[in-house]
Amino acid sequence: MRYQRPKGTQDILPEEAPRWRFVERTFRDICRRFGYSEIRTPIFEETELFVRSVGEDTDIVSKEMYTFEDKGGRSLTLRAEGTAPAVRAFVEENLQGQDRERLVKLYYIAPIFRQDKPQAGRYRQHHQAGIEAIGSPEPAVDAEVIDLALSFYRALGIEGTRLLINSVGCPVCAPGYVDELRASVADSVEHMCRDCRRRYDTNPLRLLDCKEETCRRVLDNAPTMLDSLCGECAEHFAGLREHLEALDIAYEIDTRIVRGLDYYTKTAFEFRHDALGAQDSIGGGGRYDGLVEQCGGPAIPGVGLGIGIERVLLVREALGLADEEQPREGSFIVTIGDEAWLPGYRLLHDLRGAGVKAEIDYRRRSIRAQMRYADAQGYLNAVILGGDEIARGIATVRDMLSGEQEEVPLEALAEHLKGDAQE
RNA sequence: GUGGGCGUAGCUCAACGGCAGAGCACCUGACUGUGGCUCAGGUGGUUGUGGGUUCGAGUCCCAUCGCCCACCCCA
Repeated sequence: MRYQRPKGTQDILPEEAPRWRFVERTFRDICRRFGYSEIRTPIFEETELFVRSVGEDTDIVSKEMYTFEDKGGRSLTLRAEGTAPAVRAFVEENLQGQDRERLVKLYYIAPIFRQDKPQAGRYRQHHQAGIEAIGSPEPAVDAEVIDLALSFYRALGIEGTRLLINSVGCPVCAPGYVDELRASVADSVEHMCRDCRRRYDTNPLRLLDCKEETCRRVLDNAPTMLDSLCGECAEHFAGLREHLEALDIAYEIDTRIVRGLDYYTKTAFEFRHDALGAQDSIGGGGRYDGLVEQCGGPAIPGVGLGIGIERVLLVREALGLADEEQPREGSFIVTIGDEAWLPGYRLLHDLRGAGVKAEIDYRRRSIRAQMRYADAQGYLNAVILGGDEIARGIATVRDMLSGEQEEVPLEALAEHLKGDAQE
């Protein structure tokens, strides 16, 4: 019986892992610069956490969660989203401490599981690099979160990222807007697509997202959330724009940006890149001022962001961005003949003990094959041990870049090769 | 979840219903103790899987799995 990986998952092979490490390392470095600390939460949570925070009527909760029951009869769900677990931990572990206005800044790199139909750039297990800034209502923090994302993209060499922003209001103004939206569409709803007729009842904000020509025409004349914001939300949105502009961050206002998670309030934003196909969102997030309280914590605001690592890698590939060059390093021990084998094997052990990357050919093939392998594997030196060398107590060290060779006494080798790496 | 396209060597791809091939990669040798360049030779396949039609199926039909594209949704 042959087995396949589950649909929509991928193996990250040795050849690709360096690209992942590069992206992860870059993200950690940016987070460090911005003062965010890492948090790692379990890969599964109580199902209720996602249901109540993300929202029962969202696609994520209603049809995409990997939910199972454990032997104790508890309903658990594989991490469907990054924010809720971080907020849960924030509340449960009281990360804020006594200072109720302290800003807590967290980041994570974690797998996310959604049982959606796979296509290019969409997987059932994908990975998000995310941040959460919990504790401040200031729009300057929203702008910082956006700035961090753009800094990250830039550090990866990704040009051409578009930033779309919107405000989805708050519990004060959003319900009024929903009523307004319903009212403006009411007369035309029977001419709209089937999805929209359903959305009209269940989640009218999603009407704004519809791409059907007839639906769009109806929505063109509909009021926008931005026109219906309450004073506080309007002020916050203006503050966001002001701070983005202070940083020279270009943005487009797109009143159709809604985000598929119910906890968002005020700011909603998304990063897109034209190098991708239909799945062109490479990151997104927004403010969630009611979520912490809803998760059993104090009534404090928060804002966060999630970036899809797979999508970022796809953009880098589409833009033809080269992989990081791996510098040559280490020593490959080339043994010739039986008398060199055990001394070579011992040398291998000693070099590793001295911190030098080293390998040997267990197949004991020809010197030619060993040299070819050493070259292909990116070794900086070939340490050649044959009858001559053994008799004289030395090794021939060949620099694989220059081709220059020198003879080094065996006992001095580890010291000699230590710290050797390509400039 | 709906609709369409595609699954052949490690990779990229050929093969009218009639002997499963090429390039790259890999291995060996030319170079008897030295990688890259060149040349010669070689290994490598249950044609995704299971059925069916046929004298004969990589090719046609059905099913199934996976990937890709679009919708939807999202990262």
